[in-house]
Amino acid sequence: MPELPEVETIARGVNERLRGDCIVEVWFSSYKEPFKTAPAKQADGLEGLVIQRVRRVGKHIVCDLGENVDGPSSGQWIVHLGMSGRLLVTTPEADVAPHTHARLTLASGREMRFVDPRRFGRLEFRVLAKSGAFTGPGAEPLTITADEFAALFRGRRLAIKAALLNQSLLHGVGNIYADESLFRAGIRPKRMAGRLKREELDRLRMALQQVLRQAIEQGGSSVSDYVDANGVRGFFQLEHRVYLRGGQPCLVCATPIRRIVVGGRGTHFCPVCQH
DNA sequence: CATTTCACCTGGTGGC
DNA sequence: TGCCACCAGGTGAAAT
Repeated sequence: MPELPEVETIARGVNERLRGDCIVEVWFSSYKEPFKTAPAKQADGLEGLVIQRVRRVGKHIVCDLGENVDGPSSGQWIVHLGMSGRLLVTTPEADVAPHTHARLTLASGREMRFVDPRRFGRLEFRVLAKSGAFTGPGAEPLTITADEFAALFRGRRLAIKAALLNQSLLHGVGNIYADESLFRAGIRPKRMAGRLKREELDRLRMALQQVLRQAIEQGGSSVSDYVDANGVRGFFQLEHRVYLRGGQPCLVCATPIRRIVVGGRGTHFCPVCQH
């Protein structure tokens, strides 16, 4: 479910509700998939620490942890939601959804739960002294400069859509916002990244930042089942102009939106508005 | 090295 | 109703 705007919305929600709370007990499911760090190690690391801040890095939710809210951090809990992951703040009495893989009991009496039917998500505990702070694989789309953005694609022979999805270049962009930003910039998804003119790359960066900011304002896109930390759906899906609109008329020129596959992902574009 | 393809999972939808 | 093919917000390993 989650790309940058959805992850940002969830991280903000969890931060607002759980900043300063202490993790007193941790439960993990017996599935092995979600654990980048062994469950027992994660539980050892997490129990007793205070949540200082919850923030987004790329598509990762990073919880900074320490002895006190304001003191130095000693560890980080890093949640990647994969395709179907949810991170929820609940009461302990709330029904436990199927595919719940983690439950963190907090001193305030609430719980943070990780639910992930497809099990593509990942949970990791980092000891700061050992691994250093998590910075993510690539550049941040919302703060990257025009020069840095242009440099990412120089000499690259892959499709611009595939390049946008490459997290080690830019992190946080996924299938929805790649298609939506390319439409808004008027660029075809299969264009070779390294052949785009500087003016086109400038347009793409502006379109991408605008669409991401607007999506964050609207709480992200709920295509099927995405909800934020409070269980509330986003509504940026109402603003989608091409994503999952194959065969439907372009909202600008009424030409049917085309669906193709680029880099193994469903890709949607207008053959008239995009060049 | 850069790029492409596919496996990893469950669940929903639509055709027959 | 059942069965099947296909699709879905992502990534990383393997192949090219």
